[in-house]
Amino acid sequence: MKQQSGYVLEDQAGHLLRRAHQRHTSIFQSVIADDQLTPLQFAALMKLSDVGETSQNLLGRLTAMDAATMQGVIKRLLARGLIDRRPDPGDRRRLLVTLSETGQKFASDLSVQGSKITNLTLEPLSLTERKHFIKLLRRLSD
Amino acid sequence: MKQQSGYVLEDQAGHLLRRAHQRHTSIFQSVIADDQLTPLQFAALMKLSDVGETSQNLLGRLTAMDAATMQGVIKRLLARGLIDRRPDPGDRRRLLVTLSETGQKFASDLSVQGSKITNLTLEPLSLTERKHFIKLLRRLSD
DNA sequence: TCTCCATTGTTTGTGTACAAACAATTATGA
DNA sequence: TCATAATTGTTTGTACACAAACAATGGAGA
Repeated sequence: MKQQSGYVLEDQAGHLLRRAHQRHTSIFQSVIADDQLTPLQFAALMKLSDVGETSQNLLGRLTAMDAATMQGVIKRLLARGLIDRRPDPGDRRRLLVTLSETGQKFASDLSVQGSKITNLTLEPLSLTERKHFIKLLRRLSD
Repeated sequence: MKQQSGYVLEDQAGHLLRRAHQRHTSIFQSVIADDQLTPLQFAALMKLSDVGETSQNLLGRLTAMDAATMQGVIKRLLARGLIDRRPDPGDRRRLLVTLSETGQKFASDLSVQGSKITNLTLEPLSLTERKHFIKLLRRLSD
């Protein structure tokens, strides 16, 4: 017998956020030519290009990744030669990361595609709706 | 030297969706007493309570999980005795899953907490904003 | 019927996500 | 100064997320 729970999965914020994020991820990988590069690696590169040399932990805070996740992302970017890493001479706990030369070229090419991805993600909405949506979404992200 | 990329991570839909989803997940586990139960397991239970016995694959479509992910979720719910599984007599490819008796009690207790989670997730918004946000979000989820 | 194609479920491999525990180092306050 | 706390990065373990390959089964049309 079917239950009358009143709880409709399709109306729940969490479920919709998850599905919208899934859709975005799928758009991401259809736009990004490099099928090795993931959204988090992309975010780390863009942020590094923005702030220059930083510690892993700080980069993690700037991109909303915890230390364990950051460590994995850094490891893969290092393996591809897109970033460099060195110990912080002033604080021996820290490891400083920067874009490598390859990584810099890579990142500047990528920023164009990044905007395209955002546009495609928001495509179902009108321009006014997009602005409104982003504004509301930001308040649900803090 | 700092780059002038014009690409601001904090303004991108994908990054905001990811962060909003992170925040929701954290709310989820603070509300749900059972710290074994995950959002996907919860969704599967709620959906099963809604539609009754279904195949794994169909349940996956109804909850937006692919077959591989569904398989893992099913395995863990089976291990906890929250669902039952049997072969479909009419189609030997299929496995049919249902809520067990324990799972039914569990699910009806949980639906109350589900609504609380949605409310907390949307708490930063006014009631009008919530409705608007959900409407826009749904259009970005299809 | 018989071949071809689609569907169902599993497995493997890679990459998030995060809690928890840990070692090394730095900061703080009595 | 010295004990204590906080920070940084790594490792381990569990759980999504999904692509790709696979075996078993079912369906559809020539």
